[in-house]
Parts: sequence; structure tokens; C-alpha cells
Amino acid sequence: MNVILKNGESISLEEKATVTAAALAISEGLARNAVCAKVNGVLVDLSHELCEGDHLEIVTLKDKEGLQVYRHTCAHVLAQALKTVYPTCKLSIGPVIENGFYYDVDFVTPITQADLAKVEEEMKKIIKGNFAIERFTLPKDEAIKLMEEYNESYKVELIEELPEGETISFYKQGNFTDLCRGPHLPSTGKIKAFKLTSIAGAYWRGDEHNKMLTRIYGTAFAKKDEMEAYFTMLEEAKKRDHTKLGKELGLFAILNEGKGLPFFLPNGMVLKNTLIDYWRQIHTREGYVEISTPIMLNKSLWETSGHWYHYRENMYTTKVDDEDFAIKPMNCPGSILVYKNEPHSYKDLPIRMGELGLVHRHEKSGQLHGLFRVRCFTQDDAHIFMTPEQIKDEIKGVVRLINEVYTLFGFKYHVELSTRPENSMGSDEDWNTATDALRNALDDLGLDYVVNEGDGAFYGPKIDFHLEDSIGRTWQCGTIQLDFQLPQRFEMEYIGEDGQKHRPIMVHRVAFGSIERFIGILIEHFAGKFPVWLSPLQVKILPITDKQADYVNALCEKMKAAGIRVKVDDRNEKIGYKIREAQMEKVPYMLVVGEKEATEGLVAVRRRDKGDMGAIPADEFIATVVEDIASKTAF
RNA sequence: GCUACUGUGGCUCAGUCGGUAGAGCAGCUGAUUCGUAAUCAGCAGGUCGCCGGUUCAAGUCCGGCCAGUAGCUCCA
Repeated sequence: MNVILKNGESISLEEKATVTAAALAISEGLARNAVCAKVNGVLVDLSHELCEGDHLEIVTLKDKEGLQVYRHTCAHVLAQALKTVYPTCKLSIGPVIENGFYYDVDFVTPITQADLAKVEEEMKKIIKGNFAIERFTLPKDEAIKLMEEYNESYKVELIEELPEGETISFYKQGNFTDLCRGPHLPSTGKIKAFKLTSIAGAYWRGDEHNKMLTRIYGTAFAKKDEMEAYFTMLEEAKKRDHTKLGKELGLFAILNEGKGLPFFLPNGMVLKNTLIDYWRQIHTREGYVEISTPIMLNKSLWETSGHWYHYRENMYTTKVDDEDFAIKPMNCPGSILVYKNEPHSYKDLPIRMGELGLVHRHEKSGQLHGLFRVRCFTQDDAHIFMTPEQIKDEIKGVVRLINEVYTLFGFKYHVELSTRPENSMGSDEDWNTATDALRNALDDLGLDYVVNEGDGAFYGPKIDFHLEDSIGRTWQCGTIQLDFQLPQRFEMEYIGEDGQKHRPIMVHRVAFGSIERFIGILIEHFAGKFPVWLSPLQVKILPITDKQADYVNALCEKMKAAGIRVKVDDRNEKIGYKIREAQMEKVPYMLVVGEKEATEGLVAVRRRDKGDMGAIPADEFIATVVEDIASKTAF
């Protein structure tokens, strides 16, 4: 019989040849590295029997799917080890995740991090035992019987939900059998590098009303050095932790007096204000106007907007003179009131109305984290009110602006389009129109995007921007949300060319997302070494002795006049001490000034990452820094 | 909110089997005026997250609360 390979060629094999046999027929090396295969697009085991005309693609550990299968087998080895060490535990699910795998298990007595070593030892034994992993299938009733025999009630529950008549596959390795779709490695001995990393609680089926199981996380790589590299990356991420750097660099603090409510310290405030200055500059250029609305407005407003019904549990409320008020969790209703404050002609549109709005949301305590998840934050919000014809161009303008912002900081990003969720308001027709408008704008710009079905806001579909930082982690920041609902609820209008009243379309959009979160991301992205234009302190002057005091003070004043953030360290300390401290503060430029420089009008420049750069005339240095700031260059 | 873990001077951490706290850095004082990541000496600083319990005795053991961390769930 013949099977067709990835490159279109076909090879001839004996009837019922397995994937392994096929791999061997192609090359011995491929057979050795084969993990599983894709037959007609479906992943199968190496022991799978091929049929005439099958399209065959051998999968190795170099393929994403190959590594996933490898990790999935690790999860099974973990499960087998757990059943050996803790025979009374019950298994639930054990999938592959990014960088590893986990298994959710119900223990009679909870285990701790310290117990993982024992489990790892057992896993090593299983790997060394090199048990063959064999697939078999059972009809539903027998599958249930088998799992009942093993007392695996979670597995029984999973099987019961499968459609009648479905054959159910199991994988057996040694004395251990697990319900699984597969595929798997041919034997446990193929695993070369794995580690159990952590333990956490996780709800059965991800539902907080269900029992909490113990989730054991692990990671696995094809080679030991790849795993080492992964742990090195994690170490690097730890060093960049914005909560740690935020403290060390005096940027922000979150105190017991208000959890999730960040305080900006002087250095962090410089960062925040610099970002805001930049934001104002580009938005003014793009034809935005800026407004500011109260952080607290009365209940009837939030009833009109729908927040009172759809967002109530996240809102802080209070009573003023017996009237209910809510602290705003979003800025849009305020912006709408500004729009409605006067009548509008079609000639006014589009109106691009920006607001750096401070919003408060009562997030659950367990999800607060540094600046990434807080209870009060500043959105770099803007609402665009427009005619239906303007939608596409306006969306495109916003996408371009967000691209400009992310590019400046050196972020790569990808785009996601989210569609109608379950708990939403409005007609299907409106949703379809809105979703199509976003889709068309993205298609027009030729941007790649993924679609998240059912992940939109309750008032409309949205485009999300997920940016990637310097060590490859992704963050959701920018979002563009189209809204047909609020204009209706607030009965917004404009007078059209025809003299009739029309309803404007509204877009909500942010570029940074939340300035707080964005600052957190910037801290980690730059590891605290901000580019000159963002650095809280740009230049630190370090005189060798107090004989240089006059020269150094005059120099400092001159730099301040040039718009540079500069300080003199005139303490009675050795130069090495001053440099060490400035390095730890991550100041981009240090100027060492001794006798020689003071008499000749020079500065000895030391750069944060490059060390001693030699002496140059002071004026030349000032010009360089001014240029760094103006051009917002990366250093 | 849920599960697990953690909480000792401003910061980083030590404190054994329960016997009423220890270091380095930072700070202050003094000396030193020095050339590219820590000059020396002295001083001061803590009701061990909070509340309660066990005990002759609690930083240490137990319970509750508060806060943080890793996840779950949710989200900018």
C-alpha cells in the first residue's frame, strides 16, 4: 500500500504497517526521533496502523506537538508515581500547558511542596523502568466499569459525559492505566528532563463552586540543557519582578492601609508623568480633545449605563444626602454626559474624547498583584463618537496609534478579536454589525489576529492587543471596544446631513490600558533600566572631592536648565562607593568629576551598561543627553 | 473569594529541642578629601504582622484575624 508524506511524495509499505515502520522506511534517524505522527491531520501513536492513501507526517520533539505529547506522557508518569506513593488519591485531569504539564488530584490528606521530592524519585524509577505505553479501547459501559474498579470517580464522571457509542481509549504503562485520548510516547524511558515545579489549589473543572483539588505542576524538556535554560529564564524574570524593583527604586508602594491601592513615590511619579506627557503629545497630534469627569456619580447614571446591573459587585458605592452614588469603575458614562452636554452636527464627527480617568474596581483580594492587578488605576481612556461610515477609518487610526506606542517601547504584539459573551445586552443584529466592523478594519490593515469566541464585553465586541516583553511574556494592554449599546441607552444623537436625528456609534479604547499596569510591565521589560527619557534620574554627578563643589554645582544648574533630571552626590564618600550606589539606582549616566575635569570644563562619562566612556567637554555631553530625551532613544 | 505557603528593626536575612532577640546594609556621630561597583571607628534602632489560647516560661506550639506569594476563578 502507499501513504503520502508531507512533501507530497508517497512511499510504499506493507499492509497495516505501523507509523514506526513508515518512519523506519524514510530514515533510521527519523524513526529514532519520532514521538508520534499526524495521520490525515490527526495525532496518533507510533503504533498506529496506517491505511492505503493516508497522509502521514512524522512528529518529533522538534515539533510543537511532539513536545506536547512528551509532556503529556510526563503527566501520566506523574499520575502513576502518585498512585504508587499515595494509593488512595483520585486522579482527575492531567493536561499539557505552556512549558509543562500538570495533574489535578484529590488527596485524602493534603500533600505539600516538600512531598514533591518523593514523587519525583518515584517518577525517575518509572522512567528508568522504561515501561511500554500501550493503547487500548473500551466501549463506554466497560470503560466506566474499569474506572469504578480503580475507584476513580472523577474519571467515571468524565466518561459519563462522553456521547453514547463512543469508543473510549486508555493508556497502560506497567500496572497503571489512565483514561486518555492520547497519543503518547512509546515508552516511559523516552523522558530525559523533567521537574515538578509547584503545587497549587485548582477547582474541579475550573468552577469555583466545585471541590478544590491539588494541582501539581511540572515542566519537561527534550534535553537537560533546554530545561536549564528555562529555569535561567525564570530566575531572570524573578530579578525583574516589578514589586521588588518598585521597592528598590522607590517607584511605588502598596501599603496595608489600602490593599490593591498603589501609592506613587517621587521616582514613580516622574515615570507616570513622563508617560502622560507623551500620551498627551501624540493624542493632541491625532486630533483628540481631553476631558476630566468626576470619579463619583449618582446611581441613576449607572442604571442608565447598565453598570448597576452588570457590574455591581465590582463597584464601590456610597450614599450622599440619602442618594446612592457609585465610584466610577469605567469612564464611559462620564464621557457620554460630556457629549450630551450640547447638540452635535454630523460635521462635528468624529469626536475623539480622551480622559486619563481614575477608576476603582473591587477586584477579589486573591487576584491582586503589584501594579498588574490593583483596585484603583488610571486608564488612558478615549471615546470616539462617530457616524457608521467613519467606523473603519477610526478603528484603523486607533490601531496605528497603538502600534506606534508599543513600537516605541520595543514591544512586539499580537491582536485578538473577541465576540459576544453570554451575559450581554443588545440584539444579534447590532452585535453582528459591530463585530464585522472590527473584523473589516483588521482585514483592511492586513493584520493577523485570532478570534476569541464569547470573550467580548457585555456591551460590544472588542479588539485586544497582547504585547510581548523582553523575555517573551505576553500582557493584555490596549483594547478597542465597539459599542452600539451605550449610545442607545443614553439616547445619544447627532443631526445628519438630512436634518434628521441619528445615533452615533461609540468606540472605547485604551493604548496603555492602565497606566499602573503599563508601568509594571515597563519595569519588568527594562529590568528597571529605563531609557533616558523615562529615567526618574537621568544624570548623577559624582565629584571626587569637595574641591570640585563649585564646578559641579554650576554644571548641575546648567543641566537642569536644559531640562535634564540631574543630581549631585556631594557626600564625603569614595568614588567607588558613589558609583556603586548610582549603578544600583540604575541611573543611565554617571559623571565622574575630579581636578582634571573641573579645570578643563570636562566630564568623565560613565554609562550604566558600558562603564567608563572617557572624558568629553561638558557642553557636548549635555547636547547628547538632550538629544537622547528628545528622540526617546532606547538607551 | 478558594487552596497551599510565608510574615523577625527602613532593607536583606539568622534565631536549634519553647528558657523574655542577632548580623550585614541603610541611618546618625566622628575621623578620612580619596579617580570608576562598598574607607574606618563608634552610636542608635525591634511589644518578632495583630488578637486570643496552652505553659512556670511563646519569635518558636494551638486557634482566629490581617497582609503578602504561587496557583484557581476573574480581568485593564
